[in-house]
Amino acid sequence: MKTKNQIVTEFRRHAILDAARKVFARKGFSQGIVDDIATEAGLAKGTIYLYFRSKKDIYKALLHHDMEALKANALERIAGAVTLREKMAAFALVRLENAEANREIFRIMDTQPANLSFTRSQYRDWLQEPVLQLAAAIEDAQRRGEVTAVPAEKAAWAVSDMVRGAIQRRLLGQTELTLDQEAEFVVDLIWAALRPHTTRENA
Amino acid sequence: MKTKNQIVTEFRRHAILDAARKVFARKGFSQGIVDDIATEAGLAKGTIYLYFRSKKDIYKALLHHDMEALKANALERIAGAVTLREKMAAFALVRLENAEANREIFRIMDTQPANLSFTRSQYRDWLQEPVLQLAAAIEDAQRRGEVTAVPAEKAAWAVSDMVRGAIQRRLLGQTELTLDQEAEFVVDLIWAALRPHTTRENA
DNA sequence: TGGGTAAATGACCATGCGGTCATTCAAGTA
DNA sequence: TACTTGAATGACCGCATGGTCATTTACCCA
Repeated sequence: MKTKNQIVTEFRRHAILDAARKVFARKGFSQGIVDDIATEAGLAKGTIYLYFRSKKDIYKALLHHDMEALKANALERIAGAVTLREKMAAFALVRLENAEANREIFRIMDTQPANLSFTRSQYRDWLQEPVLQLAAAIEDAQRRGEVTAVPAEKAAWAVSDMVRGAIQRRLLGQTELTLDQEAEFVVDLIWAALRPHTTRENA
Repeated sequence: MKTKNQIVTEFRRHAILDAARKVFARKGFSQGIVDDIATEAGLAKGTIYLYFRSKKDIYKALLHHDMEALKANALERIAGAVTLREKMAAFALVRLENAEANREIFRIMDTQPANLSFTRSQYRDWLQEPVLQLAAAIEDAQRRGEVTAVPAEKAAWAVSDMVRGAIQRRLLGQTELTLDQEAEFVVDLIWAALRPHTTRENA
């Protein structure tokens, strides 16, 4: 069982991460000041260092925490869908929804210099698994002859790329479309590309 | 005619931008130190400030310069292509080539916090024009009935997104494909999506 | 060649910020 | 209520770095 200490520690760490999320999302890593995080969390700066070794540490913990959550969410939703088309829609939607609900995190990810080294690979990690899951689903469908035999993984990444673009344009400002419409467009497009060319103008 | 002064000034500014490009690409904006830029350029720090007001100024000038060049390049190549398919291929290729030739700049763009405010909008600017040009070409083709009537601008952005993804995966490391193959995949995919569904299993 | 001007230099300053630690505070206990 | 313990605090330190400016260097012209 957890000691009281552990509970308090967990609570503090959580509070600090919440504060850090806001600050980093607003200012990025370099400009996101530890003092600000402390203030945001209602703590003194010294306290922060009782729970994290360093600023970088906070950052790592934050990203790890949030990405794991997002990844799990995505995998689950995709697995829950049945047909390939539904899986693709689930993939697109879950990412759009997460982006909407966690603008802060997405802004961080868009914001973070690659040379803190850990970011990129982490980002890839969390993104990669759902994409590969989708790729596997595409391969299945190909085996069943439901879709054409394009490289499955590349196709899955294409979906991912389009969704990412949609998210970015959304975060950037104006767009009138609902999330569903956004996802629908992507799925329609990729689906049109993958459907077998029964297309033969013969008799 | 240019005075000697102007020529020297131009030369120095160029040298400084070249140095800054390397430094920023390596370290990002915050960690890219003016002293490093000076050293890289073979100048003393003070000299830098004879040619630029501030570090931020250097950054702005650098991005502006390089993006204008890339944009002009892209627009030209697209305009030079004839058919829609060729235009799309040109769009994809020119970006892939530029990414390859200017890894530094692309790394900067991927690296730079959004909240220096100028970046994002500049990035959008340089990207937007070629994309809109492509969208216009799609609309033309639609008018001629060559492709289906999906929203042209969104389709153009989809191409852009896929290319961007390909570039990123390239920069990130392993990929065996040539640039042409990379472009081909994207074009094939979007083309398959846009081709009219002559698809009717009728006689 | 000498003198005058502009360019280049780099030591120096001011600021901002990550991280520390002596001190304070508060909760639990007897 | 008095004492103990460890959590919380924030003043402080040191360093990194953007920007300045008095001094030096290089160039040009008479």
